[in-house]
Amino acid sequence: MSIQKPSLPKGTRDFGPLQMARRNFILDTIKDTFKLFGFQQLETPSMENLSTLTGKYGDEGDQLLFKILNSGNYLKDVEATDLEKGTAHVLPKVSEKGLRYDLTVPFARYVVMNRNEITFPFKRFQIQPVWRADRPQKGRYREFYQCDADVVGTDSLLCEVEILLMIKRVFAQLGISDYSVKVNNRKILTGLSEVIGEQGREGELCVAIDKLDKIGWEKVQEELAQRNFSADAVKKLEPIIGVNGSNEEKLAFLKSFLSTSEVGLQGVQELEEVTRLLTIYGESQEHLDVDVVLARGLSYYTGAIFEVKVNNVSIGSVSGGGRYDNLTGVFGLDGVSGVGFSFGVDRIYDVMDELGLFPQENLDQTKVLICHFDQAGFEYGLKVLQLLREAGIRSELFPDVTKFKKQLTYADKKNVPYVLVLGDDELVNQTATIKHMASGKQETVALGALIEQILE
RNA sequence: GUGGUUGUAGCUCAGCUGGUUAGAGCGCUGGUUUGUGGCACCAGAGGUCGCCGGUUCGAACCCGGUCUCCCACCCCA
Repeated sequence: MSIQKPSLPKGTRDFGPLQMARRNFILDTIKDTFKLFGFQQLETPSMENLSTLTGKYGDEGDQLLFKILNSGNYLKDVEATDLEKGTAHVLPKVSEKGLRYDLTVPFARYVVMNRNEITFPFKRFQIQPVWRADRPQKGRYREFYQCDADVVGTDSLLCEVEILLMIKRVFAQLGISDYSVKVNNRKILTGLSEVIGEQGREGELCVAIDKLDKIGWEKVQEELAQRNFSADAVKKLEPIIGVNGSNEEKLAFLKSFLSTSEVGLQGVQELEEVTRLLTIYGESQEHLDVDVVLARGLSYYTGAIFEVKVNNVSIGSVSGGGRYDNLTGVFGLDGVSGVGFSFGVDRIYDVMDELGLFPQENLDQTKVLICHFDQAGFEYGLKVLQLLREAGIRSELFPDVTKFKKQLTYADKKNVPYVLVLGDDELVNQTATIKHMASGKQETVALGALIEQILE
C-alpha cells in the first residue's frame, strides 16, 4: 500500500493553536457583545433538507450548495431516462440533504417550526460554519464561520440602531479603528429607480450600481446601457453618483432628489430616524457613512442595508446585513419581518492579521511547567501539580524523565513564563525552585508559599 | 462556470542554454554543557524535484496530459 500525501479539500483550513487563540479572541468579543444586547444563542444542524435550502439563494446560489449523496445505494431510484434529462433531474433522486449555505435560512426554518414557542420580538444570534461550493480565492473560503444576529417580529428602527452599536463595540474591542459602516435603505434605491423613470427595476439597478467603487462610473454606465436602461435614465442618475458631504447633507440632498417618490422619501426618513435614535442613545456618528450607492446583492432586503469595510486593507467587506419584510414567507409563515447582520470572522481575522492587531502574547498559554531530574522528582512534581491546578493555575508536568535542557527548551518554545525546578534538594526540603524564564532569575520557596509566589 | 498562475527538504526559496552525487537559510535531532532554555560553534537526519506519459545518449529543466495551489471574473462573508 502506497503512502499518500495528506491534503485538505480546496478552500478549507486547519486552525492551529495560535490561530485558535486569535479566533477565539474575535469570537468571544462578538459573542459577549451579542449577549450584552440581549440576543440568545441558537444552533442548527450542519445539514438541512435540500428542499429547505434550494430556491432561496437564486440559481447561482443553488449551484453553490454542497449536496450530500444519499446513504446506501443512492442510485436505486435513478433510471436511464433520468440521466438523459440531465443533472437537474437526477439530483433530487440521489441527494436529499445539503450543507447549510448561510445562517439566515435555517433560522427562518427554525422560527416557522417553533412559532408557537417563540415570543416575539425574538432576538437570536448564531455562530456556526457555513459551506459554499464556490471557487476559493483571497478572503474567500468554502468553509467559513458566520456570526449572525437577527431580531424578528418587530419593525422598530431600534434594531437598526443596535446593529450599529454592536458593530462599533466589536470593532472598538478588537482594536480596529479605521473602518466605515456604510448604510443605505432599499427604499431609497427603489425611489431612485422611480425618479429616473425605470420604475420596478431597482434590482438590476442595484447590481450595476453596487460595482461603482470597484469599476467606476464609466463602466457602470456601460452595464446599465447593456441592461437596457434608457440614456435619459442613466443621465438622471448622474447627480447621485457624485454626492458627498456629511450624512446630514447627503440625506438633505436625497430628500429633494427623491421628492416625487413616496417610497424613496420614506427610506430617507427611516435613515434619519436611525441617526436620531443613535444620538439620543449618546453615540456619535463616527464611522457611519450614508452611502447612496450601497446596494448589496441579496434580494430579500427591503429596508436598511449595512456593510462594513475596513480601510487600507485588501479584504472585502467584513460584515453586512439589512432589514427584510418577509423572512419566513417561503415556509408558509407570513408577516414576520426582521433585521439582521453578520460578522465574517474569517475576514476579520485576515484584516487583523494584515494590520498586525493581534496581541503579541498567547492568551491561553500554560503558566507553569514543572521540570524534574529523575523519577523521584517527577513524582514529587505530580503532587505539586495538583496543588497548582487546585489553585486554578494553568500548569503541566513534563511527562518524560529526560534531559533538563529538553524540558526547558519545551517551556521556551511554548512561551511558558514560569518553570518549577524539582530536584533532590527541593524534595528533601519540601520546597520548589521557581525560575522566571524571561529574566532567568530563580528563587526557592517552601511549598506552602508557592501558590502565593506565582500568583503575585 | 470562465480566464490566468504555481508546484524542488517540515517551512521560505535557489538551481544558468538539458550534463556526474539537486543546494541555501530557517526549523528539527544530537554534541560542546550528566541540576538550567534563548546566543554561539560543531555534527547529523530529512527530497521518487506534484503525478503519468513523451522527446533525448542524458530531464528538476523541453513537450503533452492530469492533479494541486493561488489570483482575477461572476457572486459573496
